[in-house]
Parts: sequence; structure tokens; C-alpha cells
Amino acid sequence: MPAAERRAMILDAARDLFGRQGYHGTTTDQIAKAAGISQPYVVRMFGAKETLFLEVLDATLATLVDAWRGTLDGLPSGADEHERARAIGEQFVDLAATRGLHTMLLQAFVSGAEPAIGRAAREGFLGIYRFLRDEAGIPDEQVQGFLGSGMIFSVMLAIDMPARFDDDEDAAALLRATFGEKCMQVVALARAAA
Amino acid sequence: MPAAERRAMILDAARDLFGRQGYHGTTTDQIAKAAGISQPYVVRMFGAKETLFLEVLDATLATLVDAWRGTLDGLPSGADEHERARAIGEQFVDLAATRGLHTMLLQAFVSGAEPAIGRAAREGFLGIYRFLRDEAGIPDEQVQGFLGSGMIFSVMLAIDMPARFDDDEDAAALLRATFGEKCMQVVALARAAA
DNA sequence: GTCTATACGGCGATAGAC
DNA sequence: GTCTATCGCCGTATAGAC
Repeated sequence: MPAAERRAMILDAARDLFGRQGYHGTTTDQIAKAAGISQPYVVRMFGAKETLFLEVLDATLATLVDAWRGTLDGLPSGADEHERARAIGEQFVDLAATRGLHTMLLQAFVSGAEPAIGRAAREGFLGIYRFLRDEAGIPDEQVQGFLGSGMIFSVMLAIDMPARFDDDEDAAALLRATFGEKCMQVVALARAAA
Repeated sequence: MPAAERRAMILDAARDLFGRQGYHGTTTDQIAKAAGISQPYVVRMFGAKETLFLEVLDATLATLVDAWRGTLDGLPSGADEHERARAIGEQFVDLAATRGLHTMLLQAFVSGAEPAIGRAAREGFLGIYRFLRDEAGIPDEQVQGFLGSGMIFSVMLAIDMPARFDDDEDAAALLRATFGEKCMQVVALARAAA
């Protein structure tokens, strides 16, 4: 198999595993097994586990921003900032289909104790902010609400709250409170991705 | 030293370290050194690293909820839901003085791959929701905004964004966008805690 | 391009003394 | 209540063959 294709497979498997278990909680052997190759080959291909994590982070951010660009391009040119925010907000939720995307970002944000990861995570967050401000044209007053709802969605995925919707009354109430009318849709999407 | 006091010291040291480095990224030896005792004694006292993490999580949630109760008690009895939300929101930021509190919670939320931690994290999140709803009387419509801004604050601490306020224009813009008027105060608090 | 074998360090946990 | 010594496992990384 050509190296480029192999890399993509490894990056996909690694995003899912790093997203669920974090940087230190994931072994290169788990990633290798998920990608169907040997552990030393994973290390050989990326040099070190940390480099792999950083490449996964870059790829994940690129996937997110590319998807948002596509969403904005598909919008009628007269769309105002609320419509744009709503559209990319929905796209963010839909990206749950890309397994591990949201949790991978969250894991990067909490792995700042590794200096290189901390730098990349900070820079990645700033890249998202710049995109919202400069490309999506979201005014600063709306940024907090947008980022906040994205964070809540990501954390809900991380703690697998949507799985408890049917069994736990409070879980259902919380999901309704945080996602409002879109609750059922979000829960369905999250479950399909899990 | 009496066991109870020793426990409290270990729990404090562990909260800080787990908060910065996560469950898998923190060793029982680091915690022992921070608490000034030997590594086997840490394990002996809590049985296992996982038990220690779960106890730290419980203690951290208790600290948060107790602080919030105190805040609500100090409010004039006529305070409406917006005043109550504002008061406990400020208290949440002030709790940055309790080193590692916010990041510890975040770390618990992303460590759900360990079954016992996942359960405790989910239950902890629900406990926070119940407190907001039943004790603080925050209506469901306000819950998303409240939780969202709390998440953003916690993530900003985790990636050490406040430290970049002076040097990075975009970091400053992001912090202003997410914290508004309270930005300077929040940045100062976050830095004092770091 | 991919594997097997393996070195090496580190970590959680146990044993047992004081 | 607290320590030292230590076991055994696991994880990353390297060497080197095919």
C-alpha cells in the first residue's frame, strides 16, 4: 500500500483512539492494531507518538475548517451572520459522523502539560476563532455562545450522555435544556456515531 | 500526622496534578512527591490510583457545590434568577484560586474510557445540572449559556490562554470576545492561579 | 513498505520492616 | 503511620531482516 494512503488510515484510527482515551491513555500498539499494521511501523512512519498526535490534531482541525468552508459556500450570498452561525453550528454537530473529531479536539485542549501539544492546542483554538471572525463573519458578541454550545456538545459526546437519554430522566432533561428543539436530532446523531 | 489530614493533603496535590496532566498522564509518584510522602504510601492509602482519582473528583465536585451554596446563601432573598446565575457564575471564576478545580473536572469528562470514571463523570455533570435547576433555580433556557461559558473558561485555563493576553493580539481578542467586560478581571484571576 | 525481535525505562502495586 | 526494596508488566523506540 502507498505510504500516503497508509498514513491516512493511521491518522483516522489514531483520531478515534486519541479522542476516546487521550494522549497518554492511548498506546501506539492500539493504534497499530486498529490500522491493521505493526506497532513499530506506526512509530517508524511518524517518528514518535507525540508527532503522530500533533499530526492528528492538525488533520482534525483541517477537517473541521474545510467542512465549515463548504457549508458557507453552500449558503445563499445574502445570508446574515445569524444564518451563517446557525449553518456552521449544524455542520459542527453533523461532524459527529467523523468519529472522534470533537473528542480529539477536547483531548488536545486538556493535554497542554506536554509543551508541544499545548502550543498546538492554543494555536488551534485561535485558528478556530479567526475562522469564525474573519471567514464566517461572526461578530464577537456571538462568539461566546457559539463556542459554548460547541463545547457542551463535545463534552456530552465525551461522557456519552446521549446514550442515557431513554433511561435517565435527568440526563434527558439536561440534553433538552442544552440542545432545545434540536435535542432529538442531536441525540440520534451522537448515538449513530458511538 | 493523622490520616485524615494526610488524605486531604494528598487529595489537594492530586487534584492539581490530575487537572494539569490527566489521569493517565499523572503518576502516583508525582502525587507522592508533591504531598511529601512515598509512592507506595499513596497507593496504600487509597487502594489504587483509580480510587484516588474518583475520590479527587468527588471532593472537587463537593467543593464546587459547597461554594455555590455559600454564594446563594449570601444573596438577598429577593434575588431573581439572573442575579443568582450571575453570582454563581462569578463564584465559578473565583474558584480558579482552588488550583486545578476546573481542569480536574474537564479531565474527568474526557477520561470516560475508564468505565468507573465515565460513570462518575456523567453522574457529576448531572449533579451540577440538578444543582442549577433545583437549588439555584436557573431555568432550562439559561442552562446552556451558563454551562457553555463555564466550559469556555475551563478550556481557556487548560490551554493557558490568559498567559498569552499581552503577547498575542488574537488571544487577547478571543479572551475579550468570550469574557466581555469581565475579561481583565478573569485574565488576572487565571494568571494568579497559574 | 513492512515485519519480528528486543532493549530499556517507567509505573502501579505488593511485601515486609520499623 | 510510614518507609525501603522490589516485582512484573507494559509501552516506546531501535535494530535489522525480507
